[in-house]
Amino acid sequence: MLKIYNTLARDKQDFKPITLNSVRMYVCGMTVYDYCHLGHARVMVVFDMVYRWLKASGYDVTYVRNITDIDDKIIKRAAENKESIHALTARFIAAMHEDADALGVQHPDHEPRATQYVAEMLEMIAQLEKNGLAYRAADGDVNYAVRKFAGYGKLSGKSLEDLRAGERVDIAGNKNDPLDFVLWKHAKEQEADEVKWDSPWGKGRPGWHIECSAMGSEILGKHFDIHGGGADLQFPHHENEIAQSEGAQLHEKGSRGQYVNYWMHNGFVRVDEEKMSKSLGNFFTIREVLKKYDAEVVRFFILRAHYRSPLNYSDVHLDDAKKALERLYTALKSITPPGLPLSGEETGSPPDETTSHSTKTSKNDVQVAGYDKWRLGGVVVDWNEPYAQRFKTAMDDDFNTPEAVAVLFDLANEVNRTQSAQAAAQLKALGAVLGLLQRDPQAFLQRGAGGLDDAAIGAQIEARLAAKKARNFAEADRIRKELLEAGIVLEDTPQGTSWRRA
RNA sequence: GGCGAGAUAGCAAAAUGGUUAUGCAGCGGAUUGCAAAUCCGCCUAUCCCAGUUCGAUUCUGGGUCUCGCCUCCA
Repeated sequence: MLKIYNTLARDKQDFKPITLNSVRMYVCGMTVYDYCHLGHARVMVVFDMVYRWLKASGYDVTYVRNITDIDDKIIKRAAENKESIHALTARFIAAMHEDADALGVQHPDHEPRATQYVAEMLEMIAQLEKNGLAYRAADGDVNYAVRKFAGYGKLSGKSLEDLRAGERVDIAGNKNDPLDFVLWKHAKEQEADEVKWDSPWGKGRPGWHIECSAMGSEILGKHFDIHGGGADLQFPHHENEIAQSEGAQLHEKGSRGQYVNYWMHNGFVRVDEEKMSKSLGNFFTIREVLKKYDAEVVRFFILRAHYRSPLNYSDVHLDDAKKALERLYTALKSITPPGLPLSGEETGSPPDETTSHSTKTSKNDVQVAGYDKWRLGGVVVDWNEPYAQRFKTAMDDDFNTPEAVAVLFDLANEVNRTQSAQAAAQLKALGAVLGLLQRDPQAFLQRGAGGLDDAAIGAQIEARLAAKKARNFAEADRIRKELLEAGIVLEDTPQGTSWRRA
């Protein structure tokens, strides 16, 4: 049985879906005013892994990952760039999809954008006002009255008293309580029409937290199974989401319904033991890193750590991950798995083939073609086999991917030792569950474009072969050394000489 | 200041009240014309101090240090 660490309970709990055999999951996505960095990569990859494991476990999963496309930082950036909000967000949504695509992240079933759910947000704000939880402040903002919501702080483990005592809580003049947060921001004159919506409280735009409450309940219902996001969203964002979503339900049968059953939070990516973040300026964008490292190496790097642990980024660690992944591909290289449908559409289609994604369209979702190229159909895993059982046990224990990856290495050893095609098939199939190991091993090991092209390498190999035949080993070794200096490693096998990039 | 998470070998990272994690690096052997890859073997560990226990890295208490949230953040 799957156990999930639930932030709400501060403990691992048995996972029991609300509806038999189906899971509804919402993950807080990105605010699109800049390129995604490695921290965003971690959220996308981690919850992609969760999504895949739930599906592999037989659940019918509905996965929602939102896009925040209206917000202070977006408005500011658009003004700086002298471009429209729409142009800015469209650009960075496309960039985000490219990054996600490269990392083998499957397309969520729904990818709602805040600007397209303003009506639902207004509805919810109205309901909150009706329930006595929202009020209009002197400056025209509509705020949430935190102290009126019993249980505020239950997710983050904070009490209103503790928070008030905190030195970092500003006293905002327009709020009844410094901890109250904005539901609806009144329009400022200098702002573009683009960021002004009509509302019963005058022109304005939504606060940040309300979008997730509105989109979550609109698409997944008022009560769903899993809500995820980065650990920094636990407070205040997710705390406020609970206050909004559960607060809005107060009128129903007089009792407050539960919003989400399991809250999941992934750990941070760090640089030199410090959180990677925009404000610290110590971030690496995904595309920056992908110039240097293969995307699957980055994905492997993320998944070999547990999702709740901190993950330190450095070249040394990426180099390490690269070599480790090469070991797995090397094991697959010489073995042809039996004709099982392991990837693509059962036809052994190459991994770079773009398959059309099958997004279930909810009313206003973004769709981007070619997003989903690593989506795999028909993965065949023999779950009764001992390695697969270990893998499953690990994954069922709060998605213990480090342990699951360790099983992959044990399986690789088995493959190398026994040359078993079955074991190789199992390795590839289990890899697919994590979104790994689906490329042609040869292509993976020869990837990159360092200096020599294939033809030049081939010619050198031929020349060396001739030298070897003439028993001119000095010449043969000279050629090999020359190739090595160009980053090409030769491997003589009974089947002939093959090469890979170091 | 309040709240929370964590300290495992050279590096990374799991697990466990007693029995090989795993990967990278290193050492020895097999294999190879020499290599590479692979296989076999080896090395290096559980922050400190108490307590519980036959036995603690694992449980309890204290300490030290690190990190995070309390402001936008994945």
